[in-house]
Amino acid sequence: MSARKHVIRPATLEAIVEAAIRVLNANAGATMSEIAAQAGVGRATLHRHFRTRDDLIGAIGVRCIEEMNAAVRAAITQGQPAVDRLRAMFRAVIPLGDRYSFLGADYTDDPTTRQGYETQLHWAETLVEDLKEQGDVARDIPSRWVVAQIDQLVWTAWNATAEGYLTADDATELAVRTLIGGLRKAR
Amino acid sequence: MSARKHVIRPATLEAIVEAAIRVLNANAGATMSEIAAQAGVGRATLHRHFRTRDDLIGAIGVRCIEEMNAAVRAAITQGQPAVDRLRAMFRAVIPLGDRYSFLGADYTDDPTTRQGYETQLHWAETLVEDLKEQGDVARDIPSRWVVAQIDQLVWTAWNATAEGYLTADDATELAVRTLIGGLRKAR
DNA sequence: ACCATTTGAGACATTAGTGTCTCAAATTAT
DNA sequence: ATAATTTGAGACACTAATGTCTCAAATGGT
Repeated sequence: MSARKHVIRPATLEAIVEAAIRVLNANAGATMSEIAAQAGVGRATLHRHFRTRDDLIGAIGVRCIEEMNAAVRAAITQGQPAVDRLRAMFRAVIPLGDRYSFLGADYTDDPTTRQGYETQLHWAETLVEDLKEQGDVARDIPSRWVVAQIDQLVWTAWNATAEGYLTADDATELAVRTLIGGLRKAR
Repeated sequence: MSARKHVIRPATLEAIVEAAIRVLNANAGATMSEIAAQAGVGRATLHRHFRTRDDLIGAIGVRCIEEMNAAVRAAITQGQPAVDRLRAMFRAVIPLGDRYSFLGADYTDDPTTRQGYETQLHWAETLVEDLKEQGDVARDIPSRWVVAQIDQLVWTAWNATAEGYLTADDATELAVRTLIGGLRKAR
């Protein structure tokens, strides 16, 4: 359709996207200039490949969601007990926290992002259903609550590692424990 | 010092602050015009009493923190078991969620707000210490993790009530249960 | 070494929001 | 009723960011 004149150079694209992720994580309201500067790229180049700011954020949203789904898919194996899948998910996702954290704030209306998010949500709901099946989660607790709790735990775990008072591994273990068993002293 | 010409009318102040809380909660980046419109007040009047946008947000931050601390103080009684204090805190704070939720995003650098926040944090740390003392929380779990968990639970509880799948009372109960005992099926 | 194409730098127009000001109208106190 | 004062509406200047454009320089493929 459109005879677009400029083909983006892989290195340029990589630099832009990585810089944008980095900068937007630090400050969700970051400016196009800041992103261009951090990418070591002219502002015009930025606009050449991502016409608008929304285009850029949309593209990053897609990339992050895909990255996240891929990490989870790679980490779990079919037929595993639900708790192990939960743990594997945490282990895969927590180290990626510093790339995604801005997605919550900068809510994307991009349909592809939204769809990727729906996929995650659906996956989580299935997991919760299995957890209930195996008695790891009580039946009388709304699944939405459980899913929300899992989301929040990822976020808290990321903060904990970012602030340095927990390693990613410890955070993973603590997340699983907190969700299933709570913080009560082992009896 | 400053012979300020205009004295704010109580009704005007109330309208502005309430509208600002409402609007900023819906959209943290809301414009001064939107706030003025929602308050049924001229944009100039807004600027007359809150010179800059930051002044307004700062004032609201102070107000919200104070409101929150007051609610908690009113809800707990000295000498109560720690778990009951935890429950009382949730019960007091969860219904107020819709007023505070924007404070997280719109990070305030205002010193008064920051101080109020420190107070909350300190209170929470004491509570966690007591919870550990009574065996409700295991000693080997970092207190910061517990405090973060409590924060997150307030947020999740607010969402749950906002989305309508839990009443404030049910959310309170579930928050306490989730924190202490986890989601596991009662044995 | 050459050619095609991308890139960087900067100029530019446009937009949106902020904060100031003025004056007529509304409100409040007396 | 009257005087004092706050308010609303709109005009205004200012700023910061977005998005477009052009052209010389750098880059990469052959």
